[in-house]
Amino acid sequence: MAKVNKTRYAILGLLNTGPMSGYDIKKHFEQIASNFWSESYGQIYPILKRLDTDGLATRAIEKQVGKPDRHIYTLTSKGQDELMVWLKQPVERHVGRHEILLKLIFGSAIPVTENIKQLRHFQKLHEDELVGLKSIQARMKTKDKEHPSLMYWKLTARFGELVNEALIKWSRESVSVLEKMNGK
Amino acid sequence: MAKVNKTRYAILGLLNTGPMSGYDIKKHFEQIASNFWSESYGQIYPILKRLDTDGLATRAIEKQVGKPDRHIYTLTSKGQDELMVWLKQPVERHVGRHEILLKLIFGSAIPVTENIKQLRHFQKLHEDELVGLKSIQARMKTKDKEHPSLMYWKLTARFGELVNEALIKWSRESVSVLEKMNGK
DNA sequence: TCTATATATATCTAAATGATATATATCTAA
DNA sequence: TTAGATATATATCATTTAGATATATATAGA
Repeated sequence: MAKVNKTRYAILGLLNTGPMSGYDIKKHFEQIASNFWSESYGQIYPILKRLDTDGLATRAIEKQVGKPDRHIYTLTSKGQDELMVWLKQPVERHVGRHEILLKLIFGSAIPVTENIKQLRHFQKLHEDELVGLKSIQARMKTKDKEHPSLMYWKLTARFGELVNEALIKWSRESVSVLEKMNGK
Repeated sequence: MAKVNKTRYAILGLLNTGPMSGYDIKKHFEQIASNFWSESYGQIYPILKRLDTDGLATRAIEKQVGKPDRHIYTLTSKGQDELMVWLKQPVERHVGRHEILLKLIFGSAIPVTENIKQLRHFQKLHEDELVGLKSIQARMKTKDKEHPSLMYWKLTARFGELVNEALIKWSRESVSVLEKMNGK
């Protein structure tokens, strides 16, 4: 399939929850999707302009004192329609680029102990990630208790939980395999 | 940390296993790393030229009849050194962009049944992936039995196995949660 | 007082993705 | 048999994504 600008839809999706600025959009993604999505200003600002000229959103300027003006974007019904079409489109297979595996597959070029070190570090990263997720899940049970999308938010957190658990398990297994190989 | 060209190291890693052409490099990645890495010619060919001018690889041209010449690249010891330095560098946290989660987090904009459909499709994708992995693992036990990197290859396959199992489990769970929500 | 953080828009480079161009050969199914 | 798909091989191009930096002001904390 042709190349699809996912950021465009990510932005439409957020605007569908209410009017906001590019800055707000970045903030929101950091809060609700930091474990599975990231957006950069380098994409957000040009796309917002594009949405305006394409009639998918309208722009209003909110003056502020001492701070730059806020450009508030509001989704139009045309924008809403485009979002819904995309939401229903089936996702495609996607190969994540896992740097740890790239290093490991060339692992025989360095001592086994170096690969073990690498794996332990990887394990730590995902243990930390899991801790972060638990606090997100805790916040959902209190602060976001009434949010209409709560159910969906929970599913995304559960995704992170299961994947990180799998990665931690894999790290442990791999370390033990390599230690055995190293005659330990 | 600054932006790092990972393809560059992916290529160094492959060249370390023996001299080859850009075409070979693509083929090799499809064979040994299709479940966790992908490379495009758009990156491979310019980088190979770069490796030559930087003294990390040397180029030899192999004439062929009826087919284009093969440009065979051979890693230099300088290239080997750079590879090993990178292999020992700890990996960084990386947020994979999971489109299924992006769609799901905005899921309340469409009927629950549409989200269920989406999840079932996602589950199927990963069930298929798991089947593909099994056959890779089978090949390792026969054809690649003597390969010096076999142990590392097995670890990458096991990674795919555990992650895909987690994703399938998550899909099932999520479908059942949404079906309950839908009063079914 | 200096530093870090927050507010806000904007741009730039570099890297990754996916498609296409070019040219020949072979294999396969209608 | 012939049209279409696949394989060999290099190469480039347009988009998309990532990450850093520029600019300017305000505030909170060490």
